[in-house]
Amino acid sequence: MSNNQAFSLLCSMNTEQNEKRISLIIADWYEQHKRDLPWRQTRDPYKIWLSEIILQQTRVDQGLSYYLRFISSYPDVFSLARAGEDEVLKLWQGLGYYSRARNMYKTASEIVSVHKGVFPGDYKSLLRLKGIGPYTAAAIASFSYDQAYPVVDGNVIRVLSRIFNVDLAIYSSQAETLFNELAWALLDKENPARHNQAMMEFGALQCKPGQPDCINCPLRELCLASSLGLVDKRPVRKPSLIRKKRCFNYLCLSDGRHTWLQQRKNKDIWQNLWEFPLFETTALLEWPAMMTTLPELLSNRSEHSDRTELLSDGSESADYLNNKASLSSVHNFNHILSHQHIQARFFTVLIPEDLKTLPPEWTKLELRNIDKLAVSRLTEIYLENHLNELDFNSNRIIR
DNA sequence: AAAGCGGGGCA
DNA sequence: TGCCCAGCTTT
Repeated sequence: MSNNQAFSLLCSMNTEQNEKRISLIIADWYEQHKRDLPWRQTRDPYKIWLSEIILQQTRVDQGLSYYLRFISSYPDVFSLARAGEDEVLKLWQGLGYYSRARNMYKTASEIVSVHKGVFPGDYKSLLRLKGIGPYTAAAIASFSYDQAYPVVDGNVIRVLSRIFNVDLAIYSSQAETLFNELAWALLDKENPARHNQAMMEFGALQCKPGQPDCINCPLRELCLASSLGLVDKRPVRKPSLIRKKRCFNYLCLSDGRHTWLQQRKNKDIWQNLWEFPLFETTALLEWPAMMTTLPELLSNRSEHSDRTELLSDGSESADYLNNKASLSSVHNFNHILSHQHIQARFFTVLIPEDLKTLPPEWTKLELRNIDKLAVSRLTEIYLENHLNELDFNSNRIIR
């Protein structure tokens, strides 16, 4: 059995009979084993959509509390659209893949302004919305509108690749085509909603990635990979990508009552989230180097008049800061993303209240309002442990 | 077609 | 540690 002979095999066997058998077995299994999840209690396309966006590349266990909070804060698409992107990002904080939140907000606005608050009922129209791809469009179309489209997500791919022993590397375009064909072949067009839920639940609970429960599997005898002893070789993954190493040096300033933050605007991780002024370097900086780099940083910013007169000379500003500012603490963190390894160093620096030479793009913020802004998990962890060091009163000065 | 995009749980 | 998760967008 090689490559995409799986589909031809499926067709050459007693085809329709077999397809129906498989999906019926999975549907039966589903009725016995399904979890009670809140988005299964509704057909409201808004709630279905919200749950699907949250669950993209995210485990149910991780997304569940976010779903409940979002539904509670924004019970309908109008309330979500009325919120600002900043507010949505704040509620999304910690969930990752923040483009989902930005796209979700954009789509909510569009649903209200273009579609009068009603989600489109057909697959093609759903597909045109930001953040909705083939999977999510099929999910909404089937769960909310009973349209016969099969969902093809990580769970379904795993289930199909094992039943039909597909040895194509998943996420190749060939494999994508094959998995779509197989998913269409199995689809129960009489009950696409239950079928899709069943396929995913079966993948999540029975046909698991790590230790699939083949002993008790109702498809044991129909499963090609199981018959061939290849379950643990399916699906065939692509080689994992290399993690890029980056060094982030953060300058955490405080005058006792305020701090200064920037919003990330580049096409990079954490777009539109807030963070302390950042120096990215090839190796982490020590404090003296960080200090001497500051004037460079300050002079590189725009030629703002009220600053250049005070900072006409770089070394002068270094001295200025050196005299006025005091390093309070240094904290290091390793932060792992799926595609990056970030070494982060936070310099906590206390400055006098009358320091007026900071770059204008550093937004001054009262310390007590710092939890109003959306920050990365990395910055959140720093704040959880060391926010108190930004306060003069609860602080000892090291230097 | 391939790269880029988070964070957490688990063996 | 490496793998993988109810994927999509951009290049």
